[in-house]
Amino acid sequence: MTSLKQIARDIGVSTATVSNALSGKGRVSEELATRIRALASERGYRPSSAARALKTGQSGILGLVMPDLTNPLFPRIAQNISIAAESRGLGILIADSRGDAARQDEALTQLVGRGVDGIVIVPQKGTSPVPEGIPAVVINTASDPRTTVSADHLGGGRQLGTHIAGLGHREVVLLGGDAVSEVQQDRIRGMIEGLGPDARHHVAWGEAGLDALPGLIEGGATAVMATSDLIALGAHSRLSRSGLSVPGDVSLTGFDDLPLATAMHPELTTIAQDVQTIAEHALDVLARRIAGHGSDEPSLAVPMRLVLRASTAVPRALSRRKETDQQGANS
Amino acid sequence: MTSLKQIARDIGVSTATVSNALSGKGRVSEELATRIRALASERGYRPSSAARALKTGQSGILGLVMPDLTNPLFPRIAQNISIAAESRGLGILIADSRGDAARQDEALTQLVGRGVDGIVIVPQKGTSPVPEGIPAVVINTASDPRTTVSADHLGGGRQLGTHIAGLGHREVVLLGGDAVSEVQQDRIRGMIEGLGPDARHHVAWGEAGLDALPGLIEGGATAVMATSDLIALGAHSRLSRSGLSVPGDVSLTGFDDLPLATAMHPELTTIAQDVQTIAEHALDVLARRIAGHGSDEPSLAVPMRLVLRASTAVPRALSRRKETDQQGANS
DNA sequence: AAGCACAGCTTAATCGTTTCACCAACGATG
DNA sequence: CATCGTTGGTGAAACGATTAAGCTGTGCTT
Repeated sequence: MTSLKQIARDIGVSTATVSNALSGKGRVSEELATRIRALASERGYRPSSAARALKTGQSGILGLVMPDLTNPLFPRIAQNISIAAESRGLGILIADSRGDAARQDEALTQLVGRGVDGIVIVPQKGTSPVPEGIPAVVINTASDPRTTVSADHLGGGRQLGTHIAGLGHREVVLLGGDAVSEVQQDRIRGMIEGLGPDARHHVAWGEAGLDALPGLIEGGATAVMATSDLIALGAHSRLSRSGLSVPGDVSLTGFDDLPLATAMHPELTTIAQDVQTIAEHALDVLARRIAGHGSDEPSLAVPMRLVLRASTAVPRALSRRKETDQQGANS
Repeated sequence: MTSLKQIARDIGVSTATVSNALSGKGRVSEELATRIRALASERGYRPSSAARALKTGQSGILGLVMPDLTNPLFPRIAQNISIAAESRGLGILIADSRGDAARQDEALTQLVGRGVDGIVIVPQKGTSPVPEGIPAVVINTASDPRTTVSADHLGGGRQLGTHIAGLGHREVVLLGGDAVSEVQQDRIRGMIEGLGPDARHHVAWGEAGLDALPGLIEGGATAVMATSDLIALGAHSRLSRSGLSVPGDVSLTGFDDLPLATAMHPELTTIAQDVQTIAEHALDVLARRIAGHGSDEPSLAVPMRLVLRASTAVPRALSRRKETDQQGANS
């Protein structure tokens, strides 16, 4: 490894001058500066990040704590955080807390110990960890008081609810995966708001919820709204096993717009997060906090985008009535 | 931040003694050592990783270069690498090369610049980057000469092929996503080997391949083998749109055992990678290379595991004949 | 009593950078 | 000609940990 000192010796100047020439900070004659830069790039000089970190107290590395990388949504967040960080010249040290709340704290102290400048946390379901003594931002859901930025899960649910209600559905099953997750709770609350007071709804959770599905449809429900695309896929399976078609007999919606949403048949109506905006904003705030400002930013809820595909339709009862009306009009 | 120096001053000894007491290396009386440890933990002392890295030349951080985090398989690898690293006291700095080969090299030099001790690369399709001057391991596929460890994609394909041929299928469609990917090529080659010489096969790629599917079934094919679960899901949609049922009319297999494999109906017969073993082995080799040994390890192909579910069955023609036989025997 | 081994601690150098204070030289100014 | 401002540079002290080498004092041997 080439160091500043070697370059300085070979050119015959002091290390301070070399440092100044390369960083453009002090006062160095243009001629000498170019000579130094030339030699540096010729030697393939890379400043030691350790030494720089030691001196400046900034490592240029952020920590990212993820609840579970295997959940298909989180990698998208990770990727966008990583892109946003790169464009700011920062690196990302990941720590996967693997669904375990205790390990989450451990990951946090680990990252601090490694000298990261700040931390981005996507908290474990139901937790809200407090990283002490280090700038941090939280990406969760708007109803978490500690959250810094999030998708507007509530609003997303509302959009879907309005869409379904607008099609004419009056009895709807809301299908969640995990009642502990605040995110899913928010999504469901949003759906209920969006459906409005005229529609009845049943909330069902997890595997038991899937099992209850055919019965609820039998009882008159005409739409199923899932809190994630994966759950929607599971629901689709259960429905077609019971001989029910989507969207003919039942309308179906998902959440997150995962790749599988377009691989299914029918393609799934769902809601997409603007992960990029979320990542950008998270890093903006974090950068400000590292710089010492902005500890009192308001939390931001980034709007979600309704993606209309083929899995939702007017309920059969209504569409039949419409056909009848038309026949009546035509005859 | 508490430093060694402060602890040393407060106890009234030299920094060397504190360092020795905490690391257990030099000679310190047991009584003094415990006193030092007590104060250190009381103050919440965390050694500066920057200073340590500067002095020792080791950062304790590995770089991980991923082709695309949104591909559902890679996060599983990332997670397992991260777990394996943690158990070795190492951190993981991720760099997503976002499907771009140029950015992959950039990511590599970025990581080196950040002072990582070694690098794990999952290469971009069709590339085999050579990180220079730094220990590295490659996770790709066994037929890549540079690979250090991989799932045995060939053997996995072979297992699936044998399974399908064993059920009695004699005309099979092999459905790939991307002909450039060496991994997918290996999977398909394996499938062909496993099917054996008695079965005919058609290889089809991408969206066009999906479109050709109904025609091929019409032409007599009784099974579809996809190079990934996601593609299998897409195939399932196309088939059911054409009124073909799985596994009644057509048997279907996937690859990777993603979460969606059990959310589908019927649940998908597929092949699972032993990602954990792959990650462990990759880190073992990397650790040895960092220590200066083991640059000539043989490349290891970790066996894959066949996961039998409900999407494969005896072809209709055969099962009918069997029924007829039985009827004949009974009468 | 002199010498020796060893436990227990200290001194000081070192890793590679950054940065502040200082200095020499030189042309311009009053 | 003494003074001043500017330009282009140097010296040296940090940052926090590690570690080889050295320095004491004690107890033991011969």
